[in-house]
Amino acid sequence: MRRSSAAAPSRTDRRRGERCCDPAAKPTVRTADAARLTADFTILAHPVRLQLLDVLLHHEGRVCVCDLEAAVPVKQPTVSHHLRLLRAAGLVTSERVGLWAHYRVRREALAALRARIEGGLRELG
Amino acid sequence: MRRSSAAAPSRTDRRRGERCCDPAAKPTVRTADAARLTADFTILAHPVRLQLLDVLLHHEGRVCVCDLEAAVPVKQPTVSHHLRLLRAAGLVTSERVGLWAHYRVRREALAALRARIEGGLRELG
DNA sequence: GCGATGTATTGACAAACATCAATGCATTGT
DNA sequence: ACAATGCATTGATGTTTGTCAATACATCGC
Repeated sequence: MRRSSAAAPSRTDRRRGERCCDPAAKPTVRTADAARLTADFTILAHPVRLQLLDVLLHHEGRVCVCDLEAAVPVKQPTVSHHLRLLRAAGLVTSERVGLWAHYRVRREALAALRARIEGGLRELG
Repeated sequence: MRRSSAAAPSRTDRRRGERCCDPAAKPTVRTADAARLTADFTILAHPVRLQLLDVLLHHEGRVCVCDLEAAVPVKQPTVSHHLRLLRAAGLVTSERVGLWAHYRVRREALAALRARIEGGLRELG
């Protein structure tokens, strides 16, 4: 199915070996921001972590690990593992009370995370 | 440091072996939603994918792979790999034009993704 | 046909991640 | 002191993910 010829230079609108499109190689200011945004998305990209945050948020106060464990489908060491990640991300804090560790959400940090993500989504939308 | 005794049952506000806190074991309606949200966060949780989407968005029309490759710090097979993931997620489409593959963003899909994420963040915030 | 070009796929590898049993560490009640 | 309890950490294991060289595929110009 080839046209015998015409004004059109070829079936494509570009010559070979030539930069196609325009120099889209946008240095993308976002090269640095992308890293932070990626980290923000990553910490939320796990169902157990989402559920842990959810339980903590719906419980205003402190929640001990044994209760968190009851709320997610993984064993205690894994709960501690994810709590450690959330703590490293600054999203939760823990406080020991006797035998128990009471976790609580850092709402300010979560709000900041949310703001960064919504900002990023705005550029992507 | 022990109080000789008093109304306070112990240094903690709970007895051992007993369910601590209240039955926080919230079945969390979100067990199913968490999976979808997790997938949404995951597809965005990579700097290369974010940059690819960014370039595609700032170029309204179609962008060929060679230009996308110039915009990110990975080689062509890796670009194709991430484009495949984005296509599987429904976020981009591709169309062959001669030798080139023109990618374009599916703004509706991206808007839906954004809506789901913002909905999820609202519950988390 | 041929050689060149743009893209997709394959296969191999490494690094990151998720999970849990076992163990260690504090703390508490006896 | 001791035994029991709640949580953190370690270590091992399997899975997933990211990356690229090599290759295959398709299309173009000749």
